[in-house]
Parts: sequence; C-alpha cells; structure tokens
Amino acid sequence: MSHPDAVIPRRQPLSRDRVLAAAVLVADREGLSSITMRSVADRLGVEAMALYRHVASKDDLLDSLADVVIGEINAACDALPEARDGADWRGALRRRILAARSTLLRHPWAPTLIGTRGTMSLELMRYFDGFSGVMVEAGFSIDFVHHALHAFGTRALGWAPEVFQPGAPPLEDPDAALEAVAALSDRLPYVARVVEQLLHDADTTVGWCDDQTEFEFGLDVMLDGLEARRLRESGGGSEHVGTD
Amino acid sequence: MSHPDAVIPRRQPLSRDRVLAAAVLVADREGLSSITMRSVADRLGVEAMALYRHVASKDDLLDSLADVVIGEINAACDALPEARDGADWRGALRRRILAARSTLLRHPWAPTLIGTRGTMSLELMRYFDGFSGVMVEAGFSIDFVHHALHAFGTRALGWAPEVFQPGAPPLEDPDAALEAVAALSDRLPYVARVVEQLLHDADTTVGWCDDQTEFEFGLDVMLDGLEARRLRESGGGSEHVGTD
DNA sequence: ACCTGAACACCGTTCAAGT
DNA sequence: ACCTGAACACCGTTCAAGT
Repeated sequence: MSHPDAVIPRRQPLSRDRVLAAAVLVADREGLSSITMRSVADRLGVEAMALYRHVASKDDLLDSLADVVIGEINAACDALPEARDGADWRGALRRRILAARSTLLRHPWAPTLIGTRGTMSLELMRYFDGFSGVMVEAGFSIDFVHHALHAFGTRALGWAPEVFQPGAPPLEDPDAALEAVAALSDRLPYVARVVEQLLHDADTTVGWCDDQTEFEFGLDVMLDGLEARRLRESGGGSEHVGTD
Repeated sequence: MSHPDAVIPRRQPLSRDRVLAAAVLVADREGLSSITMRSVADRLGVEAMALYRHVASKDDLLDSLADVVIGEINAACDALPEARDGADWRGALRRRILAARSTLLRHPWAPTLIGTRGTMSLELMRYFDGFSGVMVEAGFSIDFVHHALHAFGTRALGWAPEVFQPGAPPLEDPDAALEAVAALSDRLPYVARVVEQLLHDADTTVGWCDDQTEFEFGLDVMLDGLEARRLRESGGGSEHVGTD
C-alpha cells in the first residue's frame, strides 16, 4: 500500500478549479442556498476546512463562482459571428444578450448570485467591453453608451429580474385560480382581467407566461427606445452621437 | 411590586406589527443580513423564541417585511394626484414609479429583499393593479399590458438591478483609477474610454454615477419604446390597442 | 505540504418548563 | 396566555495537530 505517489495518487489533488467545479455542481443540482463549505467539501470527498487552502472564504468562493459563469458567457460571445462594422448594432447586441441568456438558463442560480455580488471582476469588464464596443463602433457617443449600460441593467447580461417568482409554478388548477381572481376582481379589477386573459390562453402555453418571449419583448422595447433616442439626439444637435 | 397588570404593564405587549417594526429598524440601521431572530428580539427586549408566537418562521417574517415596504409604496401612490382619464398614461406611470422609488430609497435593503422573495401578496397585486389600470384606461390591450409588466420587471417598482454595486464607492483616488484603467486599456479599450470619460466628469458629480439620473434615463427609454410599439401596433392593424 | 479534529461563535427552530 | 431555558442540528471559520 506504500508505493511512491505516482502509482496510487491518494486522490486527485485539490485545486481552486476543482473546488469551483464542485460548487457549480452543487448549485446546479440543489440550488444556491445549499452551497456550503461542508457540502462542497463533501462532493470532493474532503473536509470543509481543506477548502480554505484554495479559497479565502465563502465570499471569495461565491465571487469566483459568479466569475465562472461570466466566463462561460464570454466564451459564448467570443464564438458569435461578429460583423464589427457597426451597421447592425441592434442585432449584434441582441445576439450577445441572448447568448448570455442561454448560458444563464443552464445555471438558474447564477442570476441571483451575480445580482447579489457587487464585484466588478475583469471577466465582467470583458463582457461589458464587448458590449460597449458594439455601440461605440456603431457611432454612439461614450456618454450615451454609459447611460445605455445603466438602462439595460442586468438585462445586458441576459436576465431581467421580476417581482413574480422566477420559475412560476405551472398553473395546476385553472378553475381554482379563476375563482380566486373573481373573488378579488372588485378590489383588483385590472389584475383580474390580466389573469383572466392568461387563463384563457393557458391551453396554448406551458405555464403562466413564456419567459423567453417576455424577455425578448422587453429587450426589443429597450432597443426600440434607444434607437428612437439616438435618432432624436442626432437630429436635435444639442448632443452628438459620434465618438469623441 | 405586585399590583394588578393595569398599573404596571410588564412591558408593551408584543404583537406582529411590533415585531415587523423592529425588523424594519434593524434593517434600516444594520442592513438586511443582520436581521436575525435573535437581533430582532433583542431590539424588543425579548428572547428570540418569543417571536414565534407572532411569526411562523423567519421566512414568514421576511415576506411580511417586504409587504410592509410595498404597503408604504401603495400609500405613496394613493396620495398621488390622479387624472384617470388616460390622457397622460406616460406621466402617470412615471409618477407612480418614481413614488415607489423614493420610498425604496428610505429602505435601501428593500429591493434585494423584494427581489429575492417570489411571493405575490395582495399588497403587491394592489400595486400592479394601479399600474395596469393606468395603461388599460389609456387604451392599451390587456395582452399589451401583460407584456409591458414583464418588460418593466422590477423597474415598475422603482428600481433596476445593476451588476455594479448598488451604492458604488465614491471615487476616492481618481489618479489611481485612471492608472488602473490605462493598464487595462489594451484589453478593455471601450470600458477604458467610458471610465476615462467618467473620471473627466468626476468633478461635477458626487460619485461615479448619479443613480437617480440613470434610473430616469432607463425609465424614459422604456417608456419611449412602449410608446413606439403601441403606435406601430395600432397602425399595423394586426393587433389592436383598445380594450377587448 | 496538505489535510483533519476539535472547538468557537453564531444561526433557525423545537419543546418542555416556568410565571 | 405568554415568555424563557436548554437543547438540537446546522453554519463559517480558527488553529493546533496529524501524516
């Protein structure tokens, strides 16, 4: 049993990447809140304290975890066919954002994680650099690009937080729902009408709403608004659109 | 010392409202993460276990806490001068959203809280009912209103989550920042230009960005986009804008 | 050099016990 | 009826000890 380590490597050696990969696995399977120093260590066949050799703290681990996902997003964007001549800025932004989104759909916990960390990592800056580049090369002014980044908010990264539960429970009992709404229709007349409409269309959709469709609607509204504002400003003349 | 309780009420009796008020106080002073059954109880001069008589669990407490804030928002909206003739839907929505926002500014922890709870309470439905009412009375179709609610996301409630830290640290050492940016300008050319511009304007602003200005910019872009889409759809004729 | 055991100060939550 | 004490199972994190 006591050969040189080459023969029976006691175990695959721990590393920062292996710790992060284990954390991703835990989150993918059991959700963000079940990421625990102990649960991540478990999946590596190791004690919790062993992790502290590779991450400074749980916060450090979570920051890096967000970065792992953003790295995936950047990889997806890098693989995008890019006509960097600025003509189709609208399509180019749209493609980037939807590529980010499809990455996030594989890690449903990532939006919450990224949204609650305030860290501006190099990986994240790389994403926004590509994003900004599309707009700058299309002739938007630096100021406008800056405003636009704020305006997009997390939508630039492929998701828009809603107040309703993210993974809404699929409508199990439409009749009960309809009844509940009817009971409230005097106090909530408009919401009642929206819900009625939803229930009416419920046969054709999986759950309450189609997240992807709604996301793209909001995205296009945003793009429409930016385009309108760009045209207005370049026409008005008080602000310019070209790069400085 | 043993009078009937009427004379020396041992203490102001505990109640759900007192528990919630204490929790708001803790959050306002020390942040969301320091809300603890024990910390809330401390502020009431009571043991943590006493709270369980008035809230079912910490989750229940947090849900209700979100509702307290949304109740404040609804009160602010109810106090708004309302010309419910539908003419100025844009202004009416804007006023509601900015009223919500100014309430949230008094409770900086509330957006995170509301954003992480997925609960659709009656208080929250009341807010969206008023919001939807403005649009419906202005002639938007129910379908359109539904899409618009999704498109606004949390912006309907007065905040838009960004990936950058919400309360960005005020620019302490512009020279150091400029140097850091210069070092990265080959890898992040566009971000570098945005930051340079920011540093250039830094004299005139408090921190990096003016949150209120950026929020209103994004809000107006959204409203512009909705207006453009409404006109297009009513012109195109494939979908109507009037109520069903 | 790398991992573990034991321990510490904190959680949310329970339940029987106090008044 | 209302609150408390003690306890349980869990956290993140430390530090000395093992190999």
